[in-house]
Amino acid sequence: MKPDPRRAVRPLGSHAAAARHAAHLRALNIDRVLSVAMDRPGTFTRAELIEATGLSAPTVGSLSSHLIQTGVIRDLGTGPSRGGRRPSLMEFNARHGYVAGIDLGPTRTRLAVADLRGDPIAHRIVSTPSEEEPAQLLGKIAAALRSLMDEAHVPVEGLLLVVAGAPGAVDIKNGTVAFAPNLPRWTDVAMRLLLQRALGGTPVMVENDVNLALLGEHWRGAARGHDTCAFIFVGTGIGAAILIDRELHRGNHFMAGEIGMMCMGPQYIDMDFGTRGCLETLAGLEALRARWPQAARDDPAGWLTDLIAAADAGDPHARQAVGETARLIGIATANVVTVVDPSLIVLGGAMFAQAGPLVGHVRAVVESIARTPTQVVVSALGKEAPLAGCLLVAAMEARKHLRQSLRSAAGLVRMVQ
Amino acid sequence: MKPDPRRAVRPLGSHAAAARHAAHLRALNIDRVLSVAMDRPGTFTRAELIEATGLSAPTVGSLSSHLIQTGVIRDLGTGPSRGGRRPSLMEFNARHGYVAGIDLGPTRTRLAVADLRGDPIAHRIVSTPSEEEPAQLLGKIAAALRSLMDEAHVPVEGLLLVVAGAPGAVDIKNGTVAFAPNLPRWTDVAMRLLLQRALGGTPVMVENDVNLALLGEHWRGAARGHDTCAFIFVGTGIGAAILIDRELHRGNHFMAGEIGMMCMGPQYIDMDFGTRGCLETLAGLEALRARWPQAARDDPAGWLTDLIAAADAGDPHARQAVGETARLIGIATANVVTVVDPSLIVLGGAMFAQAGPLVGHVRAVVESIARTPTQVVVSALGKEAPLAGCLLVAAMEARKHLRQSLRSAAGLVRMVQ
DNA sequence: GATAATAGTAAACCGCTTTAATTAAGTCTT
DNA sequence: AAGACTTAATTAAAGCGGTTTACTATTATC
Repeated sequence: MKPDPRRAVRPLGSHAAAARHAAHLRALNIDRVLSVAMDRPGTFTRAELIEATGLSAPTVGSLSSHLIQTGVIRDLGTGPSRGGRRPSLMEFNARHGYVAGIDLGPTRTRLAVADLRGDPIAHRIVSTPSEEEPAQLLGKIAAALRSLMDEAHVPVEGLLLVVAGAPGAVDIKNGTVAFAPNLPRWTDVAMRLLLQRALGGTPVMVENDVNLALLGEHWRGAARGHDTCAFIFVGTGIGAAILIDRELHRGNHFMAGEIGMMCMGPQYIDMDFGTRGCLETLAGLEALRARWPQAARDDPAGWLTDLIAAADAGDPHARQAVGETARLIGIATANVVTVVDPSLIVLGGAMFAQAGPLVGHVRAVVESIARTPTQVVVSALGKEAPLAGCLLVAAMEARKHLRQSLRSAAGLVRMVQ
Repeated sequence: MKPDPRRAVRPLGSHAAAARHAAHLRALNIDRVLSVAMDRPGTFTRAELIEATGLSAPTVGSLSSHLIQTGVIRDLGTGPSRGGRRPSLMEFNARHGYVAGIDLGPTRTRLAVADLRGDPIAHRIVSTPSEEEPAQLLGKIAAALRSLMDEAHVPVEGLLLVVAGAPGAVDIKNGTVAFAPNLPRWTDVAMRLLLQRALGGTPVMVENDVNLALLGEHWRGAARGHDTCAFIFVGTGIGAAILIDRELHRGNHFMAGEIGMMCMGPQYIDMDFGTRGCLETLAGLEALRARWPQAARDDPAGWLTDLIAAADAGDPHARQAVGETARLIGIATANVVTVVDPSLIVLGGAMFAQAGPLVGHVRAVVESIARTPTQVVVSALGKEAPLAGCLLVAAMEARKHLRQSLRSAAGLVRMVQ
């Protein structure tokens, strides 16, 4: 382990094994500059970097030229003067790499390619019938993503990361889908492995789709500025996602927020719980449909709209069906509010997509129970929320990785020369 | 804002405004060494610091002498040889400062003084009848703390921080007790301000006592190693504390975990909720007592023991009272498990202090509902848990503050000389 | 057009850490 | 018991990187 004192003299300016901790300082500063640069929506100057980072002008100058050389930052020439020498404008090169998002759904899957800001470049919807084998579906999705990138002239080798969302219990550590209630074939599927293989080795991350929807809403939707909030998804299944201090809370077994299994009262506990007594079976879409006898006569897609219309018109049966459902969802929501105390609850999923009045019911129930002034709003991004979350996570992770690789490659690139 | 170039020549070796960012590097390393030193339970050598911090020998040497000079680290002379020159032993000086903890209770208040490891030096219990004015009580507590320190020969000026726990809603930002269900006089009490004044200016932090109990259990009790877990407190009131990744989760209005207000089913929602329909009124100590007609005849302290004994003996009334209570607590616990997905639940409070069998009931209910294998155990520290949490928080915060002050005072202290 | 303000670069300096060499004080082997 | 080897800690020299200071370039303002 001892270094051989007789080893070859280190060449002047050699990068390897340079003073480790002075280099660490430089790495920190590269990170600082890059963070500022990436978060700026538009162009910026060296002077602005000095202001924002607190570093001195020569340091910022040196780091800027280094980062321009690597291509992460682009030089845009001189800008308008503000009463003196004209500044040279720079911009974070959001196309220094690309990311993709995949929102796997029970019948349709949404794809998108985006730049490093997360801004979508192209998107597409492919049909993914749940009868097909997961491996086949993932192959189909990968092929669609490739053709999408081709059409958008995004180079394959530029794809840095793909984030995929799946409904159900996702083990983000192993990248597997443990089980998905509405996708019976998706049990213990190594989604990350299969996708990564089908994509020729591109890194893949897998996450629960409700979690991604919440991140999407927090980024560009109804939850902007709410750093501790929750998303309550009600469709055929019921689930919640929880954001705490801007971080997803997933729980010890990746089961945090799986409120479909919540017990709604002592009277339900002796039933065969899980098939009859839990929230999902009492207040999911199927349960609501069962409360509305006319549903069977209508088409499978439009019954909810009809039910809501009937309730609005004053039909007592419809009103009761909606009221009972909203009451249960409201209690569950209030329980989340009581335990987590978020500043906002976002309601989403098919139950709320067309059913505006339901939101009001739920809000009223929450307000009558909870002791905190928690806002209850409906999703702003709707079906696009999980995909937006995919792109956000992908862009953020890719940027983090980029910063790390630039830090460790902190060369000596002396100014000019 | 521009520095005057003609300003007086800076004296050689002046600390102020030295090269800012090289000094920052030193500050980081001081922090690193101190963190290692503080976390070592016993003595350590320079060689061990080199190993643990990854820094070079000269750096560790320089930092060690500096820290010994300041007194945070003590030199213990040479230790036993391990086949070469004998190392010089050092030790974190846990008495470089002191902290105190105060666990305010409805009838009794626990006090303790501890060193910077959080190890108690002396403790005491003072009676604090809830009829008295908060300001008076706090004065009494402060006086008791002073006399306790006096007896233990702890210098007053060495007291760095006091952490106090209170039952009820505590605003840790402002250091106020918004309200405490069992302490009617404690509404909007500026506890931090009053205590700090009564103690002559010593910094004070205030925190909810259930939160502190959870931290105590995580530190030295039943929750050791469980970085995401919860404490469910059941006494006259009911409340929960939530730990997520070793950090307390307090919520947006400091109301996270206030499950006393949890709604236990749709049938309760139309009652005047809060006084009849919520968990606390259905399953708190008072509710259990009401379910047991014989309670009135017994003494106010021992009825719970008698009730449990009767239930154990097979008394059907007693069994039903216990069963109904445990079922409700179990559902609430399961709701917490569902939402948070912790690895462990700790049950504490008067309800479980003498009532071992109740824990089994609750565990069974949780297991029948929750879909995750979450352990349910009883508190290991009992009534001492909040005080332990006080001392932990106080010691940790004091150490953090100490590290910061030593970092910013990173002098030039050249070795020897 | 002189002046002041803004933007950026070059050179000197300085603190901190590292590597390398040295001192110190033992244990182990033959 | 003498020499060889280990382990611990200090001293010396060298280099890296950031800041300060000084200087150049460019342009709006008076």
